[in-house]
Amino acid sequence: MLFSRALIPTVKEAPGDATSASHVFLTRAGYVRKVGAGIYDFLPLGLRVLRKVERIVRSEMDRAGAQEVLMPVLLPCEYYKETGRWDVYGDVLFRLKDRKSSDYNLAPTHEEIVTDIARREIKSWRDMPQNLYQIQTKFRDEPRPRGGLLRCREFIMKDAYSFDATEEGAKASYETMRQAYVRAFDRMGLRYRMVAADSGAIGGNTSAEFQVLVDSGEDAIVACDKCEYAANVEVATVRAPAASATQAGEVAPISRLHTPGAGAIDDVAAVLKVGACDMLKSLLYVPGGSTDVVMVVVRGDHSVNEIQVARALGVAEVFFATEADVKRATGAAIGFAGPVGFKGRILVDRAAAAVTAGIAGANETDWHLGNVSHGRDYSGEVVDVRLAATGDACANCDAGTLTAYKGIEAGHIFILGTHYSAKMGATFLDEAQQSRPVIMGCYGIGVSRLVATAIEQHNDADGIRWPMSLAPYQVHICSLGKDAAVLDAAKQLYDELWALGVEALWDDRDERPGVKFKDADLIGIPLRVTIGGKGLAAGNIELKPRTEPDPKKAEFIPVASAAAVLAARVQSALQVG
RNA sequence: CGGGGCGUAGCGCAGCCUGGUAGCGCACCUGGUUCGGGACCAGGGAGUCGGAGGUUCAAAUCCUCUCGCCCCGACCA
Repeated sequence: MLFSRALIPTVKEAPGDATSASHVFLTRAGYVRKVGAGIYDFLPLGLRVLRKVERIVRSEMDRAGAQEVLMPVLLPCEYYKETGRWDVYGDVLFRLKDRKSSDYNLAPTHEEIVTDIARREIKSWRDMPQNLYQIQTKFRDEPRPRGGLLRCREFIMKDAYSFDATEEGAKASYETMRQAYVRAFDRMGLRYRMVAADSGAIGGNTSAEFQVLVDSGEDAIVACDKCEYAANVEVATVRAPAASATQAGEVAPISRLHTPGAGAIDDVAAVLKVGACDMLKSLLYVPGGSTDVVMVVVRGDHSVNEIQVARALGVAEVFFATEADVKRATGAAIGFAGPVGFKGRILVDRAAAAVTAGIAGANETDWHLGNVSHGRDYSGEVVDVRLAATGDACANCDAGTLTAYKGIEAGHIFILGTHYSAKMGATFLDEAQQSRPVIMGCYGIGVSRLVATAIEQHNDADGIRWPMSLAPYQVHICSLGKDAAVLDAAKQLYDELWALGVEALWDDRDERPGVKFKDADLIGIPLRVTIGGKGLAAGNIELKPRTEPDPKKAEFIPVASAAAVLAARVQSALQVG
């Protein structure tokens, strides 16, 4: 492509509302433009990258034996009503009516539709396994779109669905997809981690997320330094603390401590001159569908994992108690709740239960209690309900320690079981002529999100630094000046590169060198070739990888062999493992 | 949905408090000088001040309503 004829509207200033690196650079480098909240145009460069992601994902799905299909985006309401998601999805579902006033929705995902295909076409155990996938636009009216392409209301997703006759078959399908995901993410040149994840309200028993490791990520994960254990903190468990050597009976009796105005853990710790780990943090939650408050006690330096609390209580979700709830339940201001004397259900984290002389709220404003011990001074169900953090002991092995990372969820694989097939009557006859629901799995990759995610991981102050496999073009030629010899050499290299199958962008504009270099860095094509009068007189062109931080450091390559050298560089950069 | 903030030229912003000719930088157009890390000079085009209503002799500015957008929380690819 000739830059002079391309629509690559680079700008110096980012839109004021852009906060993430990917949003800033995608906009500044002319890859995308915002149309509305969470709605974007893909301009030529942006679409080329999107297509690169799609191509990798598609080839790995095909290699894994999945078959591409295309399901509709516009769905009659009956399908979502059939599974109850017409109501469950709530405001996230885009709804509309046709001219006859019938209800429709735009597809946020396609379990219902693919299950409909299965119930019509899969009749026998002999028809399975099957795996159908599509790469297509999804619509979700997100409560809060953000981060440019990171969270959109209209986005591109690859969704695959497996159908098996047996549990073992479903596990095999899941494993096949896991391997395909590993290959795809490797090919995209991303640093990522597959982690154990929450399956959400859908219920499945097995689920893993592919988290791209980025400091700006919204998700928190922990990984063990000794074994393969890695998990989203939502589901991460930690090794149970060793039993305390001190017996409760040896602890001094409860003492009353005056802590005027000090409710927050840090404040109390400062007033009493103790560490947060000697304190008991008591938080109140209201289980979904209930009005009773439940107290959750964790060690002062720990945080409550609300998903684990909900699980321990056997409900779908829990809500943080309101200030009014807290006052009603404890008779004290916020910050002075404690388990001693609390009338209601209490969940105690294992680490908090191991504290033998803790400091807890007294359920009386401005007062705390000292020497509080679980079992002696209060009772409560001992469970694992705290968020794992850096330094915690791994529950999966004896020696490991967990480290926390931030990530962006770019893929999620589930075994769904019979959740949808049972509801929708997708059954088959097994070898014993028994009618049974098919066992499903579902597998998503955020294709458009990956465009932004890759940038979050690969950028510097000047712009994007694409991995070769995702770059919109592979080589960026900057010809300097209007000298005929320079232009001829650039033209020839450009033609040779395309003849060798290398995707080249030639900046043939009549612009000053600085402008071209700045735009090249911003756009982020991995290999930049500079052709100028001086170098050319010596028979050389200059090659600088985008990852080279020193702007003056370039490699000189004889003009005659330039195309071959570049083609070889591109090829080697595309090799994975 | 709770909390906070913003809508003024294509982009980034000032002006609003204290009503009175709508401004700056970038981008764009013309001419000239420049040309290896976002050049300079001269000239020029471009704005229903988000929308509706109100107060006023007079509204970007004050009041009411409304729409849109962004940020912090609960959700997800």
